Amino acid sequence: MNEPAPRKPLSRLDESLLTGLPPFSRLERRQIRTILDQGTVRRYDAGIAVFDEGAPAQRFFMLLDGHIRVVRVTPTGEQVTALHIPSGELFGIAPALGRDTYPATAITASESLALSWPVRLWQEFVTRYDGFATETYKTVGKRVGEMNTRIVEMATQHVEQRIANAVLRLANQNGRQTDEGIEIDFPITRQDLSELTGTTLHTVSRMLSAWEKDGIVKSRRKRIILCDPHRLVVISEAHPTR
Amino acid sequence: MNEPAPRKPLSRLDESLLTGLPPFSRLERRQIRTILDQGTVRRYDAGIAVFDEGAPAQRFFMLLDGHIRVVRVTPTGEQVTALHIPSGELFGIAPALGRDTYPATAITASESLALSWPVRLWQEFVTRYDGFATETYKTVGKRVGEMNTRIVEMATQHVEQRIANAVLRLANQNGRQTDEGIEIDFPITRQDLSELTGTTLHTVSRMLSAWEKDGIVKSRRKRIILCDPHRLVVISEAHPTR
DNA sequence: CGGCATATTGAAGTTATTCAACTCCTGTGG
DNA sequence: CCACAGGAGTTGAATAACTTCAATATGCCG
Repeated sequence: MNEPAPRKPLSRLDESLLTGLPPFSRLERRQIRTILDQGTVRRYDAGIAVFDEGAPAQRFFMLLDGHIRVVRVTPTGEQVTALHIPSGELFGIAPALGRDTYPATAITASESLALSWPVRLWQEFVTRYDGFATETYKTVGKRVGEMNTRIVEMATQHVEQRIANAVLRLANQNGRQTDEGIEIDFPITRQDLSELTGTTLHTVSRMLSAWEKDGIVKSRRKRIILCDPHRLVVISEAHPTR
Repeated sequence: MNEPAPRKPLSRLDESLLTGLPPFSRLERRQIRTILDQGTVRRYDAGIAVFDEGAPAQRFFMLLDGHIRVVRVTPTGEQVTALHIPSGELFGIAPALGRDTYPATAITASESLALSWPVRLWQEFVTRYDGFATETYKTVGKRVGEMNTRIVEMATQHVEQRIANAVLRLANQNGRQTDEGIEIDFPITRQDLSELTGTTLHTVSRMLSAWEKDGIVKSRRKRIILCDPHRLVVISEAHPTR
């Protein structure tokens, strides 16, 4: 290594970027170097579509920093959020699902940084790099599990419980401890939460107001702080009728 | 071939059983023979759990005949159907998702016949048999798509539309043309439909009654016949508020 | 400081659930 | 072959959970 920097326009990425991440954790420094050199890094503003549902899957991605919402849009234009992706995970991995188009739209929830490779390298990564296939299928499995959970929630729980669950999950995945409580560390609107729980922004707003009155959360515009997670858990489990 | 039948207690399976099925379609007769000989066939009565959520994934399955409901049970005991699996597909493929327990329970919706193999053969199948990996990941991809669709439906559509969609999907996957219309060719109760759509058997019953009054469907106990699929499609698309 | 996205909240309206009572099949065993 | 038990389905009435409508308030960024 240490060739006098080639065509790459961006400053060369450090190998440590990928070293700790599951799909690459079993690889040697030299292999990671190769992988990095084959990919492209790009920064995205908040609220930008990284790729669109139905578009030909030309690249697959690793989210280095930021947050992604995986969204589907209905024929009538409403959005439904299927998943949230935290940094350090692969996304847009259509090839792992035997697809040649993206099954959903990926939108940045905050300013983000992602590394991507052309799909033709997928097969190579899978065969050449030990653990890559295993780990990516674990990711797929985890997401299938999450989707399953959401289906069950939507089918059996009341709106209040679904919102509680969504908030708890976001805080778990992306929480940051502050002196007031655990803050969800990316901007999230009432609208976003409603798209995540299959309800309206009005209902979400009412819930958050009620919770705030009870001292369970605090919320400013686009920010939610969890003061009393335990009581939220209680709410999320409470009396699931049916 | 034509060896004088070995240890197998069951009559030997014919290679043609698997020949046409995607995960095995690119294989030679001899390879299919080997695969068959490594597996076990079993018949299941209707309403039997083939495996349970959370149990160690010891085997993976190919459904040769019948129908499977993939179900999750909530802490309070309600069931939610996540997927329906028609014959000719793999199921219980936890290893493909990097899991060592089953993520959901598989229940036979009708009398069924399934072939199964111990999970330790999974890796072997993937590496040794051309197209097996590709095709199974396509299956996974298809199921992820279905789950996605269900999430969107549950989040945005009214109960009537969800039931209409569920009925249409079942009829498409498992319909049989009769002189009265398309019949869903396995027994399905109001309860089943409610678990599939996240509603109550009461509401489903009312819907089917109303539709029957309008000549859209006919239904006997555990049987549904679609007389006018087109009008059901119209219902399923109608005015999705929100 | 203006303008726009975000958020709040009451009141009215709907949809679907819950409760409850009852009917209709279908298979089983006397 | 008939009775009957239990699963499956139906349907009205009351109620609850959310949504919709509408009006107003509150940051926030340029």
